[in-house]
Amino acid sequence: MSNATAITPTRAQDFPEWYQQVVRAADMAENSEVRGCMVIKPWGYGLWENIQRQLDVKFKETGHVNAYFPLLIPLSYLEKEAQHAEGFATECAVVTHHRLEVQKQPDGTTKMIPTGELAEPLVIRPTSETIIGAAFARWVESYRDLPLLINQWCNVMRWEMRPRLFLRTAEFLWQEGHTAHETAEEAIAETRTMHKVYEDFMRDHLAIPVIPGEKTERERFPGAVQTFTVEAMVQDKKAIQAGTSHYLGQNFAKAANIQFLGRDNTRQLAHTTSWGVSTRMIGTVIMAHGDDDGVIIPPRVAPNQIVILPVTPKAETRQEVIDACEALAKTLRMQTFAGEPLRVHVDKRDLQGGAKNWEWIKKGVPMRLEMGPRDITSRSVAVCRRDQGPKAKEFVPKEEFLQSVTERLQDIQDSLLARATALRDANMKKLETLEEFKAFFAEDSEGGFAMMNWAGSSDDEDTLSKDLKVTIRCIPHGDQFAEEGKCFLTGKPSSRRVVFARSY
RNA sequence: CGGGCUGUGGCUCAGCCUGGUAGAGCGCUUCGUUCGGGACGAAGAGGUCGUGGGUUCGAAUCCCGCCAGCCCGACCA
Repeated sequence: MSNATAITPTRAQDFPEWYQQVVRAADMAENSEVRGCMVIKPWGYGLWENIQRQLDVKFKETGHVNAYFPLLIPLSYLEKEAQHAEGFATECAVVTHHRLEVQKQPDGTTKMIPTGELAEPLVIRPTSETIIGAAFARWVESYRDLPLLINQWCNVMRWEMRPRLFLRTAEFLWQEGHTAHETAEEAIAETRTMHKVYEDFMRDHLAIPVIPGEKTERERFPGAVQTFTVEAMVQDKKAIQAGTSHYLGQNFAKAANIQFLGRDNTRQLAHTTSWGVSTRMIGTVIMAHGDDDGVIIPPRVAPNQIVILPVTPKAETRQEVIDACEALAKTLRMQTFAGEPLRVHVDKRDLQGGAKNWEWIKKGVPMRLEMGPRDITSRSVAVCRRDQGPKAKEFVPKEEFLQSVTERLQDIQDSLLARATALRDANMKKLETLEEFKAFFAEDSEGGFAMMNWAGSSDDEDTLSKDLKVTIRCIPHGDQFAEEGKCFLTGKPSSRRVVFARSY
């Protein structure tokens, strides 16, 4: 084929269109007939399953247990916390009826008419603070019942105006942790612990460096006292919020009446937290690592880390080659990578070799192995890495490969992180003046993360957001951001830089 | 919810202005030749042209209503 790249357009030509084409080419998800709701296909769901399993281990390690709460929330629950209610009002799907009446039409078709109107409408959960809060209120009586450390894996629904596969869908999968504590200090510590879990997971599992920090009041979760975020940069230099952890103070405890009898025999309100990451992380992985040939999935979370492609030039040696591939796969599966058995697939489909090869390139499988009659004779395998060019191929003696396979996978994992880190660092700039700032985010400029001394108000943020489509992604933690200076907008003294960027 | 655009086989689209009853490329199936490789040839499957109504001898094509989707705003994990 004459195509230089598997994906058209390239990232440089049209990034949003590239993203859509990549998702399709990788066969990860598709739009469904229900607007805004996606069908997650096996390759995309396999990635989610790995993310889910690995994160779940970290949640358990930090003392949490899983539970499940209802999909439907009484409307009145949402009304209990004013800011929360306001924040989610415009994106709630509402269930108003509980049965259908079947009507036969004269033309022979059937119509289903909603009847049985509910006395109180039910909202499909956009998030579960309120209904979990109601449960917590029943469960907590004494300080001895605290802390309560619960997580749930589920779907939620937010009626988004403009859906995009994985990045913003009306229904999405996520986990939401909800905890209740005796003191503010404990709750804040929990919030920070989970914030750190997300940061580590993004870096070590998804090979994406993030900037951890706190959200400004304007960007805060509705009803939260503090919101912590991990912000990633993807290849069009925009920011994407990859996970959030909220300290909710006593706001939701008050709304749901989560009270306990304290050590001093007085009734007190609990301090609660919530934290979540969603299938949006899949979109983040695609945009952070993908290239003009498709997705590149970090080995730790890849549904298959290795795909073996049997090279079968002659019918008479086909079975022998396939047997050899199966044997190799079996040997590989006995090894572990990052604590999990190697995920190896032998692609035995009777298709043209080139077509098969490109399919796995587009899907982003980290490592492809080719094995044919010549390799059997020479006791070697041909190794192709997805972080290298599509034609790059190394012939390695089989024994040597078996010895080094996990190192090679780790090397791919590391190279992806290094690449993403280099991209981020090259596009993070310390600027001083409004002019520089405007130039940085001008239509024809590259953009990126602007680190600015800031002392403005929420209204000032609003103005910048409207004029330049730029928001404060976070007030970062970390010493490198502590710096005395003057706010670039107001000129007031400022002791810390914040991160501005365009965002998803 | 405002402004613009579009709905034709699985996908991308042509045809519509100047009505006459459906096309291309890719994909798919079969056969053959190739093949350490996203190859080539031949044959073939697949469409109530978003939907309802109107004009007409005749509508993918003209007119009206409705529905859906896309893009640009407001909102967002």
